[in-house]
Amino acid sequence: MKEEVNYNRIKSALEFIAANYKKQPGMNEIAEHIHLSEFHFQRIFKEWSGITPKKFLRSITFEELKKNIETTENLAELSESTGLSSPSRIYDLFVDIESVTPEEYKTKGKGIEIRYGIHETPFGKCLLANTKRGICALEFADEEPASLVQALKEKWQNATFEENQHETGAIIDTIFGNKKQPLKALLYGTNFQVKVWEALIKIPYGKFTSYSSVAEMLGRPNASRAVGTAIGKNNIALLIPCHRVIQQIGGIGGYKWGVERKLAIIGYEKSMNENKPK
DNA sequence: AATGCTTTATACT
DNA sequence: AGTATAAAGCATT
Repeated sequence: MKEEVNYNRIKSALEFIAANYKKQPGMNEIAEHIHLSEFHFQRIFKEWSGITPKKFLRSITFEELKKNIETTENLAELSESTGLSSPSRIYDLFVDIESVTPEEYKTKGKGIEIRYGIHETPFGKCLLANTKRGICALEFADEEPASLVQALKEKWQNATFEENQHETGAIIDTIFGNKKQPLKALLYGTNFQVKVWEALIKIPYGKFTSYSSVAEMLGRPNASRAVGTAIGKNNIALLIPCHRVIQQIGGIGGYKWGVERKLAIIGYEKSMNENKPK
């Protein structure tokens, strides 16, 4: 995986796209913005995402996003046909979720052993933390991942920690490589938050939903804003597909790890769809 | 009491 | 018709 090398440049391109995607900037504008020739830009972009910048851009436009928004009814139908406890699919692999017991939540992770490591991904550096019962954190860092480790320890104050690049590295390979192997995730949050996250895994790969649809699924049609904050509290990127929730009108909405990263992931998923359809 | 990965209603170009 | 503001709504700190 050498995509990582270029993520920083891709990232600045995406920043530009994020700021201007509504008006469909030309390739030359984007290339200019990251100080690369149009040609070279296309090349590294293709290398990173597997599709041309133009296609990528189109896939994240207003109309395109809107077209793939699943309404509450559709999602309900989907989860019914696949069974309520159906695992989430991500990059061709399945994720099973479980949440921390109320006791563990109250005691801030007492008795839980966490192994963590820092790794390179197509979306920049990330911190991955694992437990016996599943992955409990997958967070992206723009600069020093050390602060993420600190935040992790603060959150799970009474858990034990051990750095184990080897173990977490294998998981990274599973997620980004081609080893098909089911994954587990361990959720840690308030009742409401867990419900929201559970709802998210029902969004199929390559599809989107809106904050208000999620709110409806929970039976609180007007809680869209609360849903937004709950989603923002999620700390298991990708596995809990919070990047598949966008604004109802097709806007991109916010993202905990940067809007440009959200676009990157969305586009990346789309390109995976195109590259190996079915 | 204030805040946020929203949404809608209203008021203006 | 598009775009800027205001206000409504709700879990969390």
